[in-house]
Amino acid sequence: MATSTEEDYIKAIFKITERNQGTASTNSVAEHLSTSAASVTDMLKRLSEKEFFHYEKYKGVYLTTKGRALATQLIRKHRLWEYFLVNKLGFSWDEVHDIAEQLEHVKSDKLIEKLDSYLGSPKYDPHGDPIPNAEGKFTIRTQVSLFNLSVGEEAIVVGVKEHDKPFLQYLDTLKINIGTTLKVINHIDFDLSKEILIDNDATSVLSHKVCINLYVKKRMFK
Amino acid sequence: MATSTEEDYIKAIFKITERNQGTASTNSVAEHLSTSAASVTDMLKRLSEKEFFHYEKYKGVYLTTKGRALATQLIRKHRLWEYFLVNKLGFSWDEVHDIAEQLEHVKSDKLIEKLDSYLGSPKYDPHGDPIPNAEGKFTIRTQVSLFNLSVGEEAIVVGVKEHDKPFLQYLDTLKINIGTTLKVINHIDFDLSKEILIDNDATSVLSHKVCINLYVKKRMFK
DNA sequence: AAATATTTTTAGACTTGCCTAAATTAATCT
DNA sequence: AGATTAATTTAGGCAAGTCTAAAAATATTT
Repeated sequence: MATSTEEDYIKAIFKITERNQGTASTNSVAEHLSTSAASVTDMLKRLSEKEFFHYEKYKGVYLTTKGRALATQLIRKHRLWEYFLVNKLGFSWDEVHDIAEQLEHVKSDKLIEKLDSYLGSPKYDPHGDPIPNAEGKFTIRTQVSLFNLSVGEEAIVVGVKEHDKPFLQYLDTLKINIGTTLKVINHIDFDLSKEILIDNDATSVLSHKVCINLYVKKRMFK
Repeated sequence: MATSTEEDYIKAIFKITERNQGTASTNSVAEHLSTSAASVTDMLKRLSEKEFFHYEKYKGVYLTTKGRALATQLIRKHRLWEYFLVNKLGFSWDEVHDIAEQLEHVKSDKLIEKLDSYLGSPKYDPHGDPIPNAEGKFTIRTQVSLFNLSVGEEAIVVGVKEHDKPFLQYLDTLKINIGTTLKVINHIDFDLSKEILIDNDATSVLSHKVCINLYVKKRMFK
């Protein structure tokens, strides 16, 4: 059975290799876990014996099938707890990460399966990220960044790229959440910002940075 | 902020001193936590600096106000999670202890207050034990052991003394749970067992040991 | 290809929690 | 009160997980 620390390492390696398509470097793991490179080397040496990942000196690290299974299970737990916190307990989407980070380490397979069915086996968490099923399969969704939409196009928010607290709180003030309808009214070439109609109500100018951090699904017209 | 281990020590000291009205001995703490007396001495010496309890060599240990507040908060968290697991997720009362033992260490005041109101601020957990409120106050209840009832008396189950898994599972097979109505049909002097009518349906003979482990509230007759 | 910069590893040390064995103190018995 | 027993503490050690500083390996630059 893996300790919480081991689980954190495995999740970090998973996330890094998902992005980089390959191996995770000592430094990248250290940065991800806010720890020193020396600690990471130390840990990787000891933990690679438990067969969660392959480690070769100076060559970085990548997960085994066993490690990948654990990582997706952890992501499943994290996202189900986030869903619970928001949809049952009434937390807002910027408050749940740290709590879910703790809850995901609670050990009980039965707990997570009962939680899943209690929640109605949701496919996406409060940030629009897919929740893997018990077998570790993610439900993939077609999505584009809001920045890719042209003037006149309408779309529904399905996710956010950054999970940064201030960003999420800013979206709250704009009344933008998962499911919100956005329509591009205008595109300002000077700074790449866009004027957006939010839920057919108010319009706001969203910066380039905000636009590329909002994932949407284009609305199909009849 | 206290570590999980510290929290376990504080909870243990609280439970021991509640029973014994006074101080907890090194050995009693060691036994409660399934660890060695040497480890406990070690720990008490180091942790007493954090002001959760007073420790004097060879004299045992007792909680400070700060320590007592933490202990009741932990019991509150444990019992609220047990309530959640049974009443929302559908666990049975003999399965929840170990999971709640993990969940009680999750750090977030907001979480526990939101959980409490989501559950409707329950006063008792699935074993009938009182859940302290946010200020640490327990709701005391008048209760007697089933053994104290005389033939002909009727009562409602309000709690169990032992939380032993096999005991709880045995009660399940007898269809006895919190809220079940019991009526004493007969008392067998030879082995101190009692013949009990359960929810006005079946009758079973309950041993002396079972009777003293069942807390009931006498039914008042009109 | 050599020099420099970056990344990674090693070495040595610290804290938390735990252990066993031995020594000490307190409690109980005769 | 002295002897025995039980409880507690000390001493020394171990594993997990962390750190800083220094050494070694790899990458990059010129």
